[in-house]
Amino acid sequence: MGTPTLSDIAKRVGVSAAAVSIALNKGETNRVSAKTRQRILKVAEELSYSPNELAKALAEKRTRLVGLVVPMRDPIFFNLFIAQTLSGIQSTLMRRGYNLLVYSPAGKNGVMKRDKIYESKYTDGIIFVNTRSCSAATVNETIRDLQAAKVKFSMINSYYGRAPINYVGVDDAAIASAAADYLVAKGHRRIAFLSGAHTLPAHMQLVKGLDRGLQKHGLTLPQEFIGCSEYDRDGAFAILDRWFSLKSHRPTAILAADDQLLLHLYDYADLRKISIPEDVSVLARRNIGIEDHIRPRPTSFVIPTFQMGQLAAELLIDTIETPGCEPRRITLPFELVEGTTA
Amino acid sequence: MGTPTLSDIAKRVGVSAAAVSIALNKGETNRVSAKTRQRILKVAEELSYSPNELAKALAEKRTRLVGLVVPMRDPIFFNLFIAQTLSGIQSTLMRRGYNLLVYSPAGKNGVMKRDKIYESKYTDGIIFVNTRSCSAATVNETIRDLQAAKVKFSMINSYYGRAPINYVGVDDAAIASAAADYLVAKGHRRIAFLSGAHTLPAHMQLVKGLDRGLQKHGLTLPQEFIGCSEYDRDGAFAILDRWFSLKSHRPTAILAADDQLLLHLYDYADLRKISIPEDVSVLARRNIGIEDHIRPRPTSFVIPTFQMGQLAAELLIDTIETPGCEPRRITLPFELVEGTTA
DNA sequence: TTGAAAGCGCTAACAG
DNA sequence: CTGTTAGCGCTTTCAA
Repeated sequence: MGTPTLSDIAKRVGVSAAAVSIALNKGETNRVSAKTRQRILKVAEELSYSPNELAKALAEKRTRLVGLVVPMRDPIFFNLFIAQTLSGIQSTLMRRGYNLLVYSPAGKNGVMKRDKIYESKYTDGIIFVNTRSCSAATVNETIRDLQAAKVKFSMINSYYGRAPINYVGVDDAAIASAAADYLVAKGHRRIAFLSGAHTLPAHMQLVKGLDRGLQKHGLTLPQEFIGCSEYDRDGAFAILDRWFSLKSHRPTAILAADDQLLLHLYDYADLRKISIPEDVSVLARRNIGIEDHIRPRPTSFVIPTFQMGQLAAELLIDTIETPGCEPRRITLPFELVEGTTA
Repeated sequence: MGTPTLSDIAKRVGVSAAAVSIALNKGETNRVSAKTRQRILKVAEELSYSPNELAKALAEKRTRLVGLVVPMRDPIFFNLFIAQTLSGIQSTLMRRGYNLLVYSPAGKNGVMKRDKIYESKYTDGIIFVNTRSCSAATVNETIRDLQAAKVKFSMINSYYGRAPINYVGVDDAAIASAAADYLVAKGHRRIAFLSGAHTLPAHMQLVKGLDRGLQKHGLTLPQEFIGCSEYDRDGAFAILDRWFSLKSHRPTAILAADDQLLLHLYDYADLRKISIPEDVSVLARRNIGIEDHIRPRPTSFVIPTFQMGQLAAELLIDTIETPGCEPRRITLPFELVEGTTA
């Protein structure tokens, strides 16, 4: 015989499985006579019974599992941004008694067949983390799919649409605008933007915000000062070479769209013997790195990724547990962390 | 009505649910007449049916889920070592069609009630990652619990016992011994060991290996040259202060037991204006950091954490899928990566 | 060959 | 108040 079940206990005691279930789960409620209860508990102990959570979940229609979908080609845990978000999610799940089911992107060519994921009923809901492989179009598609599948979900990052969904993000336009204010106040007039890919919602917001911020001060963001590296190191170097070849017309300050771009920029400066901030000022939009051992310490607008994960999980679980709960949208504030680069 | 089920389709078509199940899952086998099959497929499509994985798992007694247990107080994803291990696990799971269930440590005071986890039948097996909160005693206890609960599992790190289990790790004694060889060859005679906690299996192996390695060259590892910081920055600084106060008797080389200790050592050197390797040589046992932007580049024995995760998952899935599969133990080789610190 | 009945282990809704 | 019957949605057996 395999692991003991409720009815194994029931037989031994001479009652029905249901009675055992009640005695074991419903605590001290007087649903089962005290003596029956005692005998059940005793036998359960003897057999070292432990419930089959799967059967439980099927009967209760509730798994206490939250699914995680992160569209990425590479293993997701390498990415510090995601790691921090996951930590936040995890901390909330822990507190509220849920576990995390990390869906592996299935299918060939790195693109996953997400429909199955949404619809497979292992989880009570899904947290969807948009990454740099998500364009505005795919984000909308994702939302449509999730809603069509009637899956409860909350989304992190990169959604600037108007659909009423659970969402946690930052206002990238505001970040870039603040960056413009900051740099202009420091006397910069030629400011460039080193970014990843022009299809990214974050990129578009940042450009918008930076442009508006500069205009406020009577400046402009010329097209040639927007550089998209496609997250390729050589791509970033090519852009920087172009900018620095402008001699006296080169940018005096660069805004880096994220951590990776910042590192590429540092590498470039290292290679070309460019000093920061003597030769060029650098301002970064980045997330909190626990082990911030990069030098020079970057002046940055920091995105609270840990908190984003926490809140996304809270929103989702509220939706799961509270019947008529309305979806909520949270825009988190960013923080200026002064370093030595601007 | 909620999401469509097998019997919804069955009713519409006028057959039994079982027939639908067969038609949908068993492909072209001639279990269902071709025309019935066509009608079933058509209706399933219309209702945009998708199977309830939970019910499926209950019936099949198999979830294609692998559980992950990492005993840690802090959120696990912050830790680069764990992140890399997870990435490795994830890559194997992806390839073999499994998903990852990350168990949140439950219970108060950070210590979790693991029995429930092992026995809850959500997963087909468990990967247990030992961390620096695991002593030799708790590791043994873990193994005992897992075996008692008849849970299939594989373990990563820190097990130096003899029980036949799925295990992936490195030979820490060999690493320390190689470190001794390396440093002695460079002319060092006073070598100190900066470690975390003396209860850790890894610590004990490293001390053993270092000691033997030094003895081979007619040297010794004096007790006062073994420093345990308890992973506390101040603790590490105190140890280093003590060593450096020895003046001409101070160590000329330090072996750091892991990444964090290395960083504390770097911070200390920074603070006290000590140059590496001019004033003291440094050798580290560490894992592959994807973003290795720390300077100076450390001379290190590198542990292949990604691969450890991959292999642990392979072992587990083999055990799950192959009935009489014997447990296997894998000791991975480490690699010397030359930096500028020794 | 094709279909329906009998569970997987549990809990929510019932009847005594 | 106490304890049982009737499913949750699926698959594997077994009878036709």
